[in-house]
Amino acid sequence: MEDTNSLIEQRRQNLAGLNARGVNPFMNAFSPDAQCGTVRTELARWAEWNKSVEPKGEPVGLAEGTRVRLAGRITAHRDMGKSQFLDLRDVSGRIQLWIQPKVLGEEAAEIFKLLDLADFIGIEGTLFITRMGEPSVKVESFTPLGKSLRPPPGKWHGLEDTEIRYRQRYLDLIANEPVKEVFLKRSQILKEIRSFFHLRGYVEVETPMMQAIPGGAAAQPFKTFHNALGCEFYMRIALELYLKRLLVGGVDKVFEIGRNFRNEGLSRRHNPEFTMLEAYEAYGDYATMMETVESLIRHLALSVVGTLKIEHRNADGDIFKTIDLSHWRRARYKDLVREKAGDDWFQVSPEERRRRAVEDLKLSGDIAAGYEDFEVTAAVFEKLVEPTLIQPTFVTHLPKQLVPLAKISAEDPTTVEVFECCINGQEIAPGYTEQNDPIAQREALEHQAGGEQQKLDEDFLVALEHGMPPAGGIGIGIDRLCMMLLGQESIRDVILFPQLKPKA
RNA sequence: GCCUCGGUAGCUCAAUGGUAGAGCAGUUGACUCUUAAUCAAUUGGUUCUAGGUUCAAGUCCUAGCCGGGGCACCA
Repeated sequence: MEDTNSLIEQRRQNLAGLNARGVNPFMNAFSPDAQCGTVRTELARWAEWNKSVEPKGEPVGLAEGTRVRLAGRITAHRDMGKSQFLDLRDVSGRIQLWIQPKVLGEEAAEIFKLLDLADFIGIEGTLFITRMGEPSVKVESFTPLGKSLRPPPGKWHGLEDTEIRYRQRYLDLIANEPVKEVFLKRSQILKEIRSFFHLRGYVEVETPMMQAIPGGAAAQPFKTFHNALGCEFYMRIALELYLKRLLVGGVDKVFEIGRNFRNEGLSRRHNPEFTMLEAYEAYGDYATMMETVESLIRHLALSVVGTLKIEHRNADGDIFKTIDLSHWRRARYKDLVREKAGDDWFQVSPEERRRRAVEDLKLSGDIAAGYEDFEVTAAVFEKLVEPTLIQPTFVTHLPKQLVPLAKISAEDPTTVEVFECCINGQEIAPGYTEQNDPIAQREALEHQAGGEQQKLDEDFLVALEHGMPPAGGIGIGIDRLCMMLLGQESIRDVILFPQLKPKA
């Protein structure tokens, strides 16, 4: 970027002015002893205590007169001439600074004039409450810490240009407080997921992202090349096959949180790289994992969002959707399809089903000529059922053709022991009773590979032949989970740096 | 890949085909408690790019670039 304008030029001149006075505006370090937002809250608590009627009891918070050292970015400047007010902001929030250039001395006053909005400074001073009741710091000294050479986005309207928000997320984080909240909460979600599984005795592992054969899902992979080994690798599309090797190896409860890469279209719900959680529990089955998913998501909602009723708001701030995580429905695939497609859906002929799907249900664009009967029903489920599953629903008893790698249900051999946990109209988490029969697994993988032998992960099949315990497994798309929990409608709003086309 | 909407000052937005403008920010000045500070003055533009139509294009046409939404792809 070589764009220059007068705003940048002015800042460069202020930088030159600081240098000319022997001031280094890019310090190596500074040691604050408190955080802006925390100090503001604690001082306000003390003020509340101080004005309460007798008996007051023990003082709380931070008292007026307390000395603090703070560091942050200048986000507002209110110039009263002999009295100046700044807002200083760090990750915890903001606090007002009161600066009297005259009190600082002539030299410091000159340096103060060379500060710009968005500069980082460190200050030392004492706490006090203004006449207007604003918790503030009376600044005794300040140090420039990091100069900003470009103007920040507007403080009032924030930053709304989606392209800049995504390409220069740091500006989005500076200008839009709610955006920062979302990403701080995403961090908490990840932390709580880890502690949830650790408490249940799971082991967290990291498995290869570069794989010779990308297995565990059916998606287009990215390809790369390793120079020293002289061979191609694929970026992983799923975590599954390595985690199952670890079940073979005796790690009975194992999970991984990591990035998957899929070379497919982008949308509000798809980013080429996305974060997946997979967890496997030996001697468990899909029912075990349903309990795990429900407990995990309840825990995340309560610990991070503070409620089981998740509100999604539109641009005007009105609630347009509330997801109630206190009730989890369990429903059979066929029953859900019947609700939308008619009670006799599975009694009529395949030809009649196809006719109804195309003509009555208006799915002509979603049903290709070569679709088999189960795919026609699958289209009904995908287009008409799944988007309506806003409230948490475990869909069970899926037809076996739909999920070829899962274990057949003992109670109904036309179905498999699989669930799809749908919330917010999306599949959030599939769960399986995992296949541990190496012969059945080989047949299924060979069928899936469609005769292309090089797509068969022989190493994985050998691992299964050494014996894998029965196990339940789940995968949870973390980005979509965050969308649901944090009330975001686009995956780009829960991924810090979503994939965009490079600017030419 | 297809359909559709959009791109104007640092930010948020205006501008019947007829001199590109406002608010905020910035700059200068005033003010010893302001907080979207206030008041006065003021700077700032390759209207995404390249062509075209026209006496005249931010505006109309063509192509392209980037972004949003939708579709397709996607266990």
